[in-house]
Amino acid sequence: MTKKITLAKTSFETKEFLDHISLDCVIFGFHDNELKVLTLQLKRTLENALPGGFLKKEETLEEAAKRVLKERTGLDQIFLKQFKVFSDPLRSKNNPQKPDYIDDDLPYDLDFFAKRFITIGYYALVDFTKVNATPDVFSQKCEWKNITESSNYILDHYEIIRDALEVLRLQLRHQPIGYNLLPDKFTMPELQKLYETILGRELDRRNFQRKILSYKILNKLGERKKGGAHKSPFLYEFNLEKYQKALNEGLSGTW
Amino acid sequence: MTKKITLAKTSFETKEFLDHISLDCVIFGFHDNELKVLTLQLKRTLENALPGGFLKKEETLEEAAKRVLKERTGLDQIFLKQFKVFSDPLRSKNNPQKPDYIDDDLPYDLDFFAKRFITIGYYALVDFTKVNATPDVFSQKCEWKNITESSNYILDHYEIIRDALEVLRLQLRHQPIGYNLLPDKFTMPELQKLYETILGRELDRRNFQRKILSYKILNKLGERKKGGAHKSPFLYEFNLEKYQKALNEGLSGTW
DNA sequence: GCAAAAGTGTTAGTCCTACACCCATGG
DNA sequence: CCATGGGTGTAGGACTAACACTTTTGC
Repeated sequence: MTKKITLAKTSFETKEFLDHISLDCVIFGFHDNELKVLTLQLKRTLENALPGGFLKKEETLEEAAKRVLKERTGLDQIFLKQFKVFSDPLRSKNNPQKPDYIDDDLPYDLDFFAKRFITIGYYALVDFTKVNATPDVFSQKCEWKNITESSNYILDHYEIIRDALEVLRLQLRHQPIGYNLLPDKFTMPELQKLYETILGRELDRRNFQRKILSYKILNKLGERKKGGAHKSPFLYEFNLEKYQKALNEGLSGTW
Repeated sequence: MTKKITLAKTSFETKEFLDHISLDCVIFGFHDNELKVLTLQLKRTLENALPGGFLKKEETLEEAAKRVLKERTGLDQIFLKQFKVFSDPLRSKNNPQKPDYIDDDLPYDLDFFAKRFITIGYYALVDFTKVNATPDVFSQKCEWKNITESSNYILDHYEIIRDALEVLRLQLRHQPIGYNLLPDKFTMPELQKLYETILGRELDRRNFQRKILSYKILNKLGERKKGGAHKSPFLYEFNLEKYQKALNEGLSGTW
C-alpha cells in the first residue's frame, strides 16, 4: 500500500501521464449464472466506479489497459477489447479540483483531476474464479456487481457498462466470449445461461445444445457437477483451435 | 484561403485544441461500382493523408468529426461512426517538429506537431455525387482514391483505412450502409455491387435481389438508367422507416 | 416415487443455393 | 440479330423452431 502511494506520487509529480486521456475497463465475469462487472467503491463518497487509469507517455492504450487489469485482478493474458470513446466535455465537468475520494494525505497534481478527460472504454472477459479483486488507491473496496445494478456510479460509468454490454451482444458470434468468461471446464447449461444472459432472452435447451455441438468447438469430458440437485450434466472444454477458426467465419445462426 | 490560414493561426496560438488527441476520418464513397476513400495530398511531400483534425476544448469528438466532414465535403448530416483508437506511441514518432507539408509562412505552434498523438478513427458514408471535395491548409488536393490503392500514405493512415473497411464489413447488417453510400435513386445491380465490394466476394444476382426485396425496405420506382447498354434496370429508393426498423433486428441471412 | 434438470430424437416449415428461362437494349 | 445484362421462377437440400420422451438425481 505504501508502495502504491509512492508510485502514484511519483507518477503525477513527474507528469508520467498524458493529460486529457484516460481509460476505463468494463471487466465482465460470470458467476452464479449471472453476468457481473468488477467495480470499485470509492473512499469517502462510497460511489461506484469502473477500474481505470491514465495513459502513460510511452505506452499504447492496450498496454495501459493491461496494466489496469493486472492491478485489479492479478491476471495477465486477459481478453481485452477497445469498444468506444467517451468524449462529452461535460462528462468530467463536475469533477472538482480535488475529488472527495482523494485522501488528504495523498500527494498528487492538484490540477490533474480538474482537467477535461476523454476516456477510452475497454471491455475485458475474465474467468471469475481466477480473479483476485484488488482496490486501487482511491477505493476502499473492489467487488463484483450484477450488470443490472445501475445505482450510484460516478460520471457516465454506468452508461459505459451498458454500451459495453451492447457491443458484447453484437460481437457474440465473432469473439471468443464463452471461452474467456467460463472456467476451463463447464457444463452445457452454464454455457447456455451465459448466452441467454448476454442476449437478454431465453433459448431452447435442446436446440442450443445441438447447434453448439454442430460447430465442433467443444470437447466432451466425463460427468461431474455433483453438487447440484437432479441429473448431473456433462463437462465440456473448448477446443481452442477449432473455436478460433469458427469465429473467423462467424458462428452462423439466428441468435 | 486567407481566411483559413487566419483561423489556423488563431487556433494554434490560443491553444484552442487539446494536446495529444486527434481524429481521422475514413470517408467512403461509391462511384463507378467501386468503393472509394476521400484523401488529401499534402503539400511538398505529396504524400496521401486522411482528412482529420484536432479536438477542441469544448467539443465532443463527434462534433469535431462533423466539423472536419463539413470542411472537406461541404456536407452536413453525414453518417458517421467512431470505430477505433490508434494509440501506438511510435505512430507519430517520425513526425518532425515542423512537418514538411507545413508551409514556411503558415503560423502555428512549433511544438504542436511534435507531440505524441492518439487518433480516434471515424468512418463516414457519403453520397459520392453530393461531395464537394475541398483540401485543407496542409494539402494541395482532395480526391477520391480506390480502397485498394495503398501507396504513399503517411503514418498509419492506410492501416486505418483497412481497419475501417473491416468494421464496415462486420456492421453491414446493422448499419444503414446502402442508404448512405448510394444516391437517392439507384438500381438493384448497383446495390449488389456495393455489397459485393464491401464483402469482397461475388453474390448471386437472383438470390441477392430476392433477399433484399424480402426485407421490404425498398420502394420500386419507374424504369430508367437509359445510359447503359442492354436492358435498363429499375430504380429503387430506400424506405427509410422500414430500413431502420429492420436494421435494429439486424438483416438476417448468411452474407 | 416425485419434481426438476439433463440427455436424446422427430418433424414441419423456412430459408438458402444453384440453377433455367425469358426479356430488353445497343451495337 | 446477337451478345450482354436484367427480370422472374423453381426444385433440392440445409437449417431452424417447436415439441415428446426418457434418464438421472436429491429430497
